[in-house]
Amino acid sequence: MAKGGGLSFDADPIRFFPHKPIVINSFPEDNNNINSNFNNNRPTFKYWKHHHHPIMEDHNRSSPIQFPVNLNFSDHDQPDQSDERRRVMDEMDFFADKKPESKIATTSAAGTGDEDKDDSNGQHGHNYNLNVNTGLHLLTANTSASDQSMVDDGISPNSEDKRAKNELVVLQAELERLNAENARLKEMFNQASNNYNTLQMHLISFMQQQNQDHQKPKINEENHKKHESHEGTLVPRQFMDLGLAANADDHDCEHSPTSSDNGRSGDQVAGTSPINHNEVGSMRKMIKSCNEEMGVYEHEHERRREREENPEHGGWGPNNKVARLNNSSCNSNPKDVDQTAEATMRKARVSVRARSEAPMITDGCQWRKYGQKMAKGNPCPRAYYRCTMAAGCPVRKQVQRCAEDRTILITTYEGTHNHPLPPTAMAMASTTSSAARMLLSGSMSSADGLINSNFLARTLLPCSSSMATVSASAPFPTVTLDLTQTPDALLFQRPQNQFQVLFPNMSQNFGPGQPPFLPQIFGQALCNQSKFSGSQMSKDSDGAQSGHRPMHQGQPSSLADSVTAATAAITADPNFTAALAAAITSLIGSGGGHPNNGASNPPATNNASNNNSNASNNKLSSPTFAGN
DNA sequence: CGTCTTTGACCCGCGC
DNA sequence: GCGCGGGTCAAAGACG
Repeated sequence: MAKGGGLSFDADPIRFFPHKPIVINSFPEDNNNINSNFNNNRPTFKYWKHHHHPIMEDHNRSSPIQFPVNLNFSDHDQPDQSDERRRVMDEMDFFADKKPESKIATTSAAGTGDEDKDDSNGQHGHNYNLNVNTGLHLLTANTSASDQSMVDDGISPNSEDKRAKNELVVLQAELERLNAENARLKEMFNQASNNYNTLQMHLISFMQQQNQDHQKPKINEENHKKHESHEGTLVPRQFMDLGLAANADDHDCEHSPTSSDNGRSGDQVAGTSPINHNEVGSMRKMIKSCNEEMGVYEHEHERRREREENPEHGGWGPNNKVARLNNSSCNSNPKDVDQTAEATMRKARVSVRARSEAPMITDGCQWRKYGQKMAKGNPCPRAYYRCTMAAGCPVRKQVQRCAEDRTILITTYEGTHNHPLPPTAMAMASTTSSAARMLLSGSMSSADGLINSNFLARTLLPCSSSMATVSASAPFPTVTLDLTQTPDALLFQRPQNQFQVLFPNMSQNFGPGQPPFLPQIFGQALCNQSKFSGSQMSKDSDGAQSGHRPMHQGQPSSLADSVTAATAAITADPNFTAALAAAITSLIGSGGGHPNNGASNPPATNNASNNNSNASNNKLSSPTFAGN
């Protein structure tokens, strides 16, 4: 990816600091006086060494003054000896070249009022026969460029001195530049630190909130009931579809080919993640009761019975024909209710934008392309994929390149898997599901359908570089996870009526040090940002192929665990971006409680196995886009 | 030969 | 009612 986000300036600071402690450590020097910085200047040192007197080697910084200064003044207490004077003269000439050291010299050396006068007048030793004095005064004056220029004008016929002073000027300019840069870096570091601290606080608060939420599921259930009854029929159905349709499958589709797996999955979920279990249970009740309240459930049940009698009438999506696939796996369960209801409902979607030259983001699922169309306003065709990991899986996705920037691949997910997922697909699935649920729950509390608050925002707002954009505008409410741009760019591009959640900019360098539960959704997107991924994909293929069983081993057993792990990852992983990604996905997965994914958290054993499962699906990895 | 992709045709919803 | 666009189907072809 020529335009990989890693090259952006925004991304660098975040990763920059952890990797460059030396830079950070250098900041204190910024607080020192100019001389200290000056001394750190390598060119300066060269110069110094070049002219350095042996004696000065020992005293150049701490006490350059000690010896020569007072000896220069014949009219003062110290005895003048010709040898010493000559020596001092040499020293003083040398001093003149090394203005940075002169401050100290000035304070200790200037003993008499006459000298002070001279200094103030800037005469620089014209009143003395000895060059020594000149040097002394230069030392006292050397902190300003103007004084230097005076020196140049007045007394340095010596070309070498001139050259040296020119260098000084240059070095001072360089010094100023470095100081400015140091200040900037310091500011950036502070900002990064603040962001880190804020993230930690959000993680903690999120944990606490989650604990509270799960301590009173019934209250929430009732609240949701009330709320949704006021909001109308839209929300519950969407909610059900995106968040719990699969769960409904688990629960009700006992006769489907995948029912056994699903049931096992559900059990394991319950065993490993009580939080998710509670969530799912309460939400299931909530939805059911909502439907009953609205009289939808029975109505849909009748329609479902009709569909059972006549399989030609479908359930998934507006197009009834589509439903034939779904009916094959699960004809007689409330999911059909939801699915049929969707015919008149808007359907939430989750869109992932990532820079990739690959034709499709590898998300761990197996997809079959079933169509391709030219969409209006975009020269690139839109490809339609259906999940083929289980018969009748309602999940579809659309893949299309961005018209404005064809390096950006837009993948839009719709629906919820009705089957267990391999670990490589779990993060994406749970993320999309959670994001959709987040969107819908947000729409419940906002009249205009925009998200006013959600845990992503609360948790991740301060750390950014990529974003999630929530738009409830027609035709479908959509959550867009944008992994391609800096926040600034998005802020300018996005309509203001969209809620934005900041995400860490994705790094392409998910190294071995990354947390084991590092999110596939981001990792994959990033892996695809790189020009290629074939080797990685093949590497992971084993894990993918083994993948149809529920993956719960090694997962954090609770939300708290995952959050803690995420926090630990942030603190431990030098790659701050990767750590953030881990935290985010961990949160998303935990918060989402994706019913079919088993535990929401990606398993701890799931590192480096993002791009996988499609080894057996290579063809899908290279759909032909006429527009590409 | 089975699987997958391609692609024209069809269906549906929506706006005018 | 009509046209447009999105979404899907399914026959045909490609591929291994």
